[in-house]
Amino acid sequence: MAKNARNTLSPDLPRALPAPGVSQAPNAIMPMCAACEIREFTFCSALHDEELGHLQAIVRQVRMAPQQMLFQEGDDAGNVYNILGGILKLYKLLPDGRRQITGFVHQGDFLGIAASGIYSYSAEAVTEVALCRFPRRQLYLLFDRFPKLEGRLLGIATDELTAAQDQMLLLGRKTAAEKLASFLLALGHRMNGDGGEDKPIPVPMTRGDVADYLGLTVETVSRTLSRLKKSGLIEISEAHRITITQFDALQDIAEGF
Amino acid sequence: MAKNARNTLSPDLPRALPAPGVSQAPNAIMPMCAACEIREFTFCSALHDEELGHLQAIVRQVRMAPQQMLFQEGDDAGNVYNILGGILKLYKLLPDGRRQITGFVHQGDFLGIAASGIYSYSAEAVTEVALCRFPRRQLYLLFDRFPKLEGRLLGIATDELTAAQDQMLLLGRKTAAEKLASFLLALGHRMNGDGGEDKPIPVPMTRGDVADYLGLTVETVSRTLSRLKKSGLIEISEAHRITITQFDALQDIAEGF
DNA sequence: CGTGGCTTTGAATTACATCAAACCTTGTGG
DNA sequence: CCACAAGGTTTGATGTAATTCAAAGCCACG
Repeated sequence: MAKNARNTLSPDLPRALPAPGVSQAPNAIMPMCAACEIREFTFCSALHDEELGHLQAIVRQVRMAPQQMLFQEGDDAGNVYNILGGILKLYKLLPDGRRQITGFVHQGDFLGIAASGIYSYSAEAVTEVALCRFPRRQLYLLFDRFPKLEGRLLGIATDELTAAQDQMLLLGRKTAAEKLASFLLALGHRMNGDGGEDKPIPVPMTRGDVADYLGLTVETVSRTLSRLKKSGLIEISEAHRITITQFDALQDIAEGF
Repeated sequence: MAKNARNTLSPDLPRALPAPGVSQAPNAIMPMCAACEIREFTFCSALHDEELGHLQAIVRQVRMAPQQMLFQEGDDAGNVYNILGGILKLYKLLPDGRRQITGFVHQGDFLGIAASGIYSYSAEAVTEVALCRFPRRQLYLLFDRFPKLEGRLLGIATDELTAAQDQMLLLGRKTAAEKLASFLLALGHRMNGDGGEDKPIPVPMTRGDVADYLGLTVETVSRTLSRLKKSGLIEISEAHRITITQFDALQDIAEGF
């Protein structure tokens, strides 16, 4: 009955509207930064309303269908992005196809920062996605004039680094159950905000995606979720809709107690 | 005969000398930034010679013995550091003692950046260590005046993020042999520079440290190294001195071919 | 209504962990 | 200078969590 969430247009999708009456290429719309609902969550909030024109001048909005690639590992890193809505997965591959998803990015997240001029991972849409695209060189030119932009990006990078270290602990030292408990809690927090006990969590990614994020196989993910369900910690009404029914117990598992 | 590298004073240790004739607390020396040999590898190089006084005014040099803690996860993040010499390990713990080492930091590396005002990991000296300590608040005050500092830190954070993603791929998807091959190649590059075939790599950390870095056990690390040795890819003259004898073959393993 | 992809479950296998013990190195004190 | 204690390392035997192989069920879509 319920549709697969991956093919559902996310309700949180378009926030910055195109300027009315301006003809636009269908896939690259100029958004209205001043009206952007998520501005305060992004680096854009480093600029005041009256400075915003400098960002608006270089940004374009793009939309993606599920499974569409935004860029691939090895591509020239020409752009950086803010996610307006939807979810993308970032991943790296080994030559034989083994895949590690290094993160899922959500509304308000920043994406595409690259040490060299080359993306070090691939980015693919999980759901429908809308994002703001900034040409990297043009954005970096603004750093001289608005150093606060750089400061915001440093803050974002620092947060990501902390998250990456948590994920290393998870990948290197947690059991399958601990990994899934951690994942569900983090996803619940991201999708529903804090204190999301008993509110169903949309899980738009496939079991395979979850497996590749947690360093497991599809089967282990499925089995471990079934076991958590049988233990009464979670409910799985549909495969892509999971409810945490014992928040504290799940948290204890996630943290290794 | 040869001493354990862990207890050897690293030959690369002290670079920035204390001002002569100035009395100093034994454990907090004011270094001479202008004479610093590794300045160009650190964020300090964002400032010109004539601006360097602003850094010099807030920096203190500290030294550590092996196994000494620099800070612990959860401590108030009062300082950030540049490594002058020696090696530290950064790690996170689970309540039952399981440990994940998230990185080893070496000469020229930056350390202590924290999203909140709290360190999210612990830092402990592996060898003797010398570092420059900067009070975080005072350093951040300089950002307004010298935004280029922030730019350098962003670059550093970006590089670390890329490394963290590589490590996630390693932890989540590589086999024990692939993990150790990757580790040895990276360590060799760090200790000996590029093209270090046939030059012994000092491995100052214990097998336990390596295990906790790669998400393995001590025994698996030891066994896997023995196997690589028997296959003729590496030589282990002493436990803490390993030579890569077949660089290309090891690289193929490391990358999953 | 049939096809393809995703999910779940079961059975067999395996890479790595755990348990155990010997060995080696380094530092200590007699 | 030697004996020995304490860690660290290596190797062997055994156990197990997670993978692999296999197949059935489910759902969404053409």
